Amino acid sequence: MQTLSTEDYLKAIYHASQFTSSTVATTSIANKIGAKPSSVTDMFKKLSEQKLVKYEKYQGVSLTNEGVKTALRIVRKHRLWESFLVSHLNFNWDEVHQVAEQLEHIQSEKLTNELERFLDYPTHDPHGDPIPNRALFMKSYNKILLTELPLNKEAVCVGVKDNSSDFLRYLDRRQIGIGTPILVLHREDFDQSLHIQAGNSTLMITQKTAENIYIKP
Amino acid sequence: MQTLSTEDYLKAIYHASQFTSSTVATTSIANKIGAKPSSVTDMFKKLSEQKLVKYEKYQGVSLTNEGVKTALRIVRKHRLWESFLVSHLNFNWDEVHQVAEQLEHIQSEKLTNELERFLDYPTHDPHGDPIPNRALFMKSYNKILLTELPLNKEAVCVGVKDNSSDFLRYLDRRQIGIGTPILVLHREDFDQSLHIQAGNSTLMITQKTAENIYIKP
DNA sequence: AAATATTTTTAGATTAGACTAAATACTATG
DNA sequence: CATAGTATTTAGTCTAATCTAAAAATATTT
Ligand SMILES: [Mn+2]
Ligand SMILES: [Mn+2]
Ligand SMILES: [Mn+2]
Ligand SMILES: [Mn+2]
Repeated sequence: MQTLSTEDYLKAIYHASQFTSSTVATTSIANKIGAKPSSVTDMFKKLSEQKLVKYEKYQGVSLTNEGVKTALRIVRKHRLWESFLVSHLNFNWDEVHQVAEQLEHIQSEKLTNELERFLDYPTHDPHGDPIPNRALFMKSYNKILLTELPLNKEAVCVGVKDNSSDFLRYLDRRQIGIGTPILVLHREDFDQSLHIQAGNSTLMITQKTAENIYIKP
Repeated sequence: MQTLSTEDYLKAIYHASQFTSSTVATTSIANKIGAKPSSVTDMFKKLSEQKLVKYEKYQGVSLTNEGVKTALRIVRKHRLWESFLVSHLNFNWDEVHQVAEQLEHIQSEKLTNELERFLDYPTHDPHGDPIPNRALFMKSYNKILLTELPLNKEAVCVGVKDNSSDFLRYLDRRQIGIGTPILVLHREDFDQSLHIQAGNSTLMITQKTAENIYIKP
């Protein structure tokens, strides 16, 4: 049985390792968790004793199979709760993260599985991220960043890379959300900004915005 | 902002003070919480510093107004979650307590209030206990114990005093639940056992059972 | 009211999780 | 490849929440 804190570390390591093929560095976790590197080192040792990570001094960590499973169980709960908050409790997609951060630690298999059933086995959360099923398996779309979409090729927004409230509310104002059809009309060579058609409206977005939107062609 | 542990103490003090007019004793909380009396003394001091309880050495504690409010906010969440688990997630009334014990600590006013709306403003939890509304006000039935019901007077089960899984499942087997109509047919003077009509069936229950069932005449 | 029993508090220790400051190991640059 | 710079670890401290053992206060019984 894990504590709330070890669970957050495992999840952070899991997410960090999605973006690197090698091991996860101490400072990268320190930044994610909001703790000092020395605290992270301590935790790496604890997790290593529990065989949830492989840790060698100065070499960072990687999750063991058991560590991945534990992390996925948290991710599963996190995304199911986010889905619930949006679909039944009138939360907007930019408000759910902080609450799901707490709810993900509730220990009850029955609760998790019944919640999943109640939501009718959702496959993706409100941000387009895949939800691990009971067997911890998840199928992610073959998504690419909007920056990589060729001109005049039809695509649909299926997710966001930046989950910050600021970015999500910005997208709300631009009327871009999961499922919005997107077409790139023009790419400005000078600064890589894009003229796009999103739904019914035409608008301009910066490169920074484009590289935080996932689409499926 | 309270910690999980201080919240559990406040709730325990709140519940204990429902059964006594004087202050709440150290050992009674120690038993409820499952901690040693020395730990409880420590906590009493902490809560006293935060002005959530009035504490005098060797004299037990009583909640301040602020302490009562904090306790009621936890009770509100606990009972709303219990209701949700039973009404939407297929939990039986004997399974909800342990999970609600965790869920009651989730910090989000919006979550609590939206959950309440989603459940359509329930006034009582699955055990018949009243749910404080947003203003922390609750109206409890004018209930009495089944031991006090006169012979042949119509009544309805509205709650239970013992919330243990054992007792609740025992009632399930006897087909007694919240809302079940009850009539006392005969009271055995020898051991105070009762012959009752519960719903359609006639059955015998012990005094101990009867003094854990609340009814409204 | 004294003696005894029970309850409560104090003193001192432990553990998890965090921190700061200092030491050590890697890495990148010249 | 030496050295400066960065990342990481170690050493020592702190706080919250717990514990045990012993002391002190209160309650009960003779
Ligand atoms: Mn979390
Ligand atoms: Mn999400
Ligand atoms: Mn609790
Ligand atoms: Mn209840």
